[in-house]
Amino acid sequence: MGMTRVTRRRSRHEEEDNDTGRRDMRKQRTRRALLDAALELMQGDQSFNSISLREVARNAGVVPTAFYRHFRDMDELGLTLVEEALRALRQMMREARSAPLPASSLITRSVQTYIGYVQANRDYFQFLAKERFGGSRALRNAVRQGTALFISELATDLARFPAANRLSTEELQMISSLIVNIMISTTEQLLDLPPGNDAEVDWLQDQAAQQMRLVFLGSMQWKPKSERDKQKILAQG
Amino acid sequence: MGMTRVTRRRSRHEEEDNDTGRRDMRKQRTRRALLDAALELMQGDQSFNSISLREVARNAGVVPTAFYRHFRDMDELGLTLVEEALRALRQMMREARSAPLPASSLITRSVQTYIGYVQANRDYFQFLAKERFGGSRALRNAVRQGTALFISELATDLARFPAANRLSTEELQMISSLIVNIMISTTEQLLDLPPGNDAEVDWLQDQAAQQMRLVFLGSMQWKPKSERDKQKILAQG
DNA sequence: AACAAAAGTCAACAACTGTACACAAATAAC
DNA sequence: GTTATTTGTGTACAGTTGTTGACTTTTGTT
Repeated sequence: MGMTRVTRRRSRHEEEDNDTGRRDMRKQRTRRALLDAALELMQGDQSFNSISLREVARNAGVVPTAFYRHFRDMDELGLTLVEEALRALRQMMREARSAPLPASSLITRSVQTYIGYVQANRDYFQFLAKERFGGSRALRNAVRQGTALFISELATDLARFPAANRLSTEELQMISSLIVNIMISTTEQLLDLPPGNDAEVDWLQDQAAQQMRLVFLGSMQWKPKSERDKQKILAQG
Repeated sequence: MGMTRVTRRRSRHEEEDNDTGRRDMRKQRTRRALLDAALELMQGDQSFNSISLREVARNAGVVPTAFYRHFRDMDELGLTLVEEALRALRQMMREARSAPLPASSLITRSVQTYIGYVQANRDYFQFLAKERFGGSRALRNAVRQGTALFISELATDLARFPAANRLSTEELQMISSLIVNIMISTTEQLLDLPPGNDAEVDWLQDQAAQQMRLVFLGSMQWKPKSERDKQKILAQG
């Protein structure tokens, strides 16, 4: 026993953290390879539940049975992908929030950065767009829950504008869901474009910005439910 | 030769049209069975390209090889389904257009009838929603082309309102695409609901109507590009 | 150095897939 | 009534799928 203690190497907890075990590194590497392989396979015409476990493994340069060392089945891999995609999206929003707001052309700039982000993470968004309605109930719920959260966050952001004081929480929610609709639709159209078509992208950008401006104008004119009720009471009295 | 002419039965063109040959009837019947089988299979978690030819045949109560008597392959069946679904949708719009417009609560009523129509043709819309982004490029294009046409028709409808005179064709197009967005999003949420949930359906109806009202308000306030240009010119002069 | 665990490979299986071909029955054409 | 065409059946085949279990090799632990 004493001998073994002398010759034994430092255990994981004793050494500095930066040394990620060579084993874990390897594992993480092929895990990533599997995820990326699935994403890549979905760039074509296939939907998630039409790609096979073997296909993924093959595309990741690994034997089919190795798949099980990382995921129980394809559903688990799918959920991981949804999680990753939504996490990335939330991070983008956080960054956008912390950035200095250019109050002048706020809408145009926001749309611009969002579209840039979609283009930079094309494969993730492609996956999300497809599974938003195509996938199993589990995946679908995950995506839907994510966008619901997205809408709520946008609503609290909107609530910070002084002009939004007149509006109730429900009305803000309804407006931000409308805005998210515009973003989703724009994303889908964007993803259907061949990757280098800048002219069409500019057009999409313009279209989205215009639609949001229109929503903004509508919001300013909106008669909150409370005021309408007040009018009713006056009319009756 | 003379003999044959005496005994031969009336050819197809000589007799009245209502007598559909018993063979054609049979053929149309199993053809329909195949289409319906595919639609039914997609009610679950499956997407179109994850259901197999054999599955469809089995579900239609027919042997796999009989499939080929009606469709070259699954893609052809899929295109047929898209065609049927879009045709049904266009017909609904035509009917809605010819019906007397209740100018009072136009938006609420329109949303109501549309939602009723979706509920009545649940399987078709489920199919459309899934293939709108999930399917092969061919199916996707067919669906997208259909909705584009839908948007254009709505735009010409909107142009009939006197208040739309100020707006250019492009602006009308942009507005109607926004409205169609709302309809699509509402449809998707509706399809994700269990079929008997009336309370949630009412909520969806309200939400959609509110969003359209907001778009309407925004449109009234919209400064057409032409007017904005005029202002620019005045400022420069 | 000895041992345990983990990550990946290999071979095998039963089930399912799309499609080809020869055939049976029904129906239309003459 | 005879003949052709059409619609659907049965069998077969080669390829792919998900999953098991026993194996090698690399790595961490004592």
